[in-house]
Amino acid sequence: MTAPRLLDVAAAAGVSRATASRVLAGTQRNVDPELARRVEEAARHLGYRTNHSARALRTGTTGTIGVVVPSLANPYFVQLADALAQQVRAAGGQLVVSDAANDTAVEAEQIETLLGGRVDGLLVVPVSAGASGPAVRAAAQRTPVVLFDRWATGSGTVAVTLDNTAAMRLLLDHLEGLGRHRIALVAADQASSSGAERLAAFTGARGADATTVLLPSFTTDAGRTAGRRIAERHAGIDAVVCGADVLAVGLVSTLQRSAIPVPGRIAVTGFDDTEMLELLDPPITSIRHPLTAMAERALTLLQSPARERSERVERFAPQLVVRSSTDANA
Amino acid sequence: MTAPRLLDVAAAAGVSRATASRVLAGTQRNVDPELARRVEEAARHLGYRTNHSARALRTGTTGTIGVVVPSLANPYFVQLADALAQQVRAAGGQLVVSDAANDTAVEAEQIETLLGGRVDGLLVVPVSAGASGPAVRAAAQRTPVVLFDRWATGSGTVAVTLDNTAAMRLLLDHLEGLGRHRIALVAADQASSSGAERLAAFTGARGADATTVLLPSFTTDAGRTAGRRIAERHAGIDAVVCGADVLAVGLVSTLQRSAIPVPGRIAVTGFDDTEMLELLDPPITSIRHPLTAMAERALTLLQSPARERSERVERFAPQLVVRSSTDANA
DNA sequence: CTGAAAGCGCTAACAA
DNA sequence: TTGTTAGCGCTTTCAG
Repeated sequence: MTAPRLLDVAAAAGVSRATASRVLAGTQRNVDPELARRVEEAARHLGYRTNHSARALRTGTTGTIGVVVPSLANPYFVQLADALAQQVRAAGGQLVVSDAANDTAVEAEQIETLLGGRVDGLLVVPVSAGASGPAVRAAAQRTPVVLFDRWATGSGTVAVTLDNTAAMRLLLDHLEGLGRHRIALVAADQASSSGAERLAAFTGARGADATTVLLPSFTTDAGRTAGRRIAERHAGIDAVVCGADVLAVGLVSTLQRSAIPVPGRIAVTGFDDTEMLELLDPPITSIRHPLTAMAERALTLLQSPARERSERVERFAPQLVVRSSTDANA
Repeated sequence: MTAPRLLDVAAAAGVSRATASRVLAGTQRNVDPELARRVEEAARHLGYRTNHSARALRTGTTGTIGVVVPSLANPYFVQLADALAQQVRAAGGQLVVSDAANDTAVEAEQIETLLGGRVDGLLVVPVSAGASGPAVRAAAQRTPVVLFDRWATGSGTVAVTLDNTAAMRLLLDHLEGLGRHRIALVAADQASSSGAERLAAFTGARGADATTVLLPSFTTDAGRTAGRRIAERHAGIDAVVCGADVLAVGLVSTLQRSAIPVPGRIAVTGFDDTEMLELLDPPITSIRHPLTAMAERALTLLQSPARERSERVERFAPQLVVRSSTDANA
């Protein structure tokens, strides 16, 4: 029942631990093919697995990347984690995902846990643009850290994000092109860089007195609240831009129950292009993040020398995905 | 930039490594409070983090539990992983989640990776009742393994699952109580124990010639296919039981686009009670798994002596959650 | 109550 | 090309 060690494999193959290691770790070519065969055979026969802790301790590397996301309850972050996992696995590594429960204290704790040689690098989608900074900065002194999808001030490291301003432009141009000019924004979570940037981009384009409904969090419930508020107080609105898909889902459902047709009377757009959008009736127009390219870039930065991770924001171009929630015939 | 070690802390506090360890690992009470204070102060001052690999190598334990789920694209498994993570964290541990991409080969690979001292125990939601067995059995010889939510034959270990037969009873009784008697089942993934059990329970209750639509996988797309098939070929049906929420979502959306009112003409039920159900119009009646209790039980079994994990299936009672998709007024 | 020393399983100099 | 050996950072007997 006790797990076989490298020593057992070496003994079974009649070689030294060093040779067995060279074969099994694939670290050196210079091994007699016959011996290599015997080692591999012995390993298979004994059901040998390299002890991960021992290897990590010896080599100082774990083959594992960690990512801390604000909340897995938001399907967008599940998609994001998946894109990352894909990339990491393709490079022969492993991704471990932590959930910060939308709380900077939990976030700091999760980052702490991942430190201490558990990971070779850390990706963080910071909960807050302000409050997440210190924990990230502290981590960045111990291990390579790259921010993903959101930035945080004082983080001391680079962020790979979406160009939210360009995304907002895409949405507004699209809606205006359909003749919708009385546009409201439903925004949430101003504490996050994405929430703040989307709001800023909207008021920047439409003027500071444009209609905005501000909500605390990126949840469907918040979307419903927004729906109620718009149905009651903003009769003149003919389009609503939501700062996240989950908001749009709650909003559309509430509008429809209030007998306000979408897109008939109000066109609605989401943000993040999560998969669920296609299933709704109507499917919702949204913004797609180039997650694969962003993941690739983030992982490259993680492996680059520290000086290439100086604090700054890299922005990727968004893509508009048009669906029925902004159909023209209305 | 090089991380501080226990030795550095000990030196800074003016004690031996042993004492510093006793304080920081919290493993022994018998340390002079003054020395303990000095050690903690030094650790904080230096930003010391225990090296996880070294501790794991020395103690033979990692504080980490692994779980392999069939696919995180299915929101039910995200919820399930979350319930598990909650429990594990409450016990001071960490959960790492792996995605098997609905493929037994990937599943076996993921299980392999987690072996080799990476985890103290392994939870598996097996992709297939037949094909997943061998990989699980092999793993169970190396580390404690408990199956979760699904079982696999020849696994050699215990499974903590839902009582799918009771769940089907609940659904059918509910629908029949509403006067719906021409009930069809939309089932998927017969290779999984849950898929197979739900189908068997349905035909057991309604007869082998009851209407069933069988699909390959638990996806919304499959649900849409089912919707089309029912709209075209099964005019007499007045209720549809879906073997998973994702199926119900696709089904309802397709029925509605075919101008078949839900629940007006066809009542629909889901299975798994994922959060998205409340957002749809109409919200969908479903079966709730007692995930917290199941998670608790699974973790207890993981820590029990091996003989308590003998191959068998433990079943937990389901709960019916009624929503508008099975409203009576129709 | 504290310290000295051994050793978890592995890899990588270094020597042969 | 192969083996010997040291040691990664930590915890834990065992003495004191």
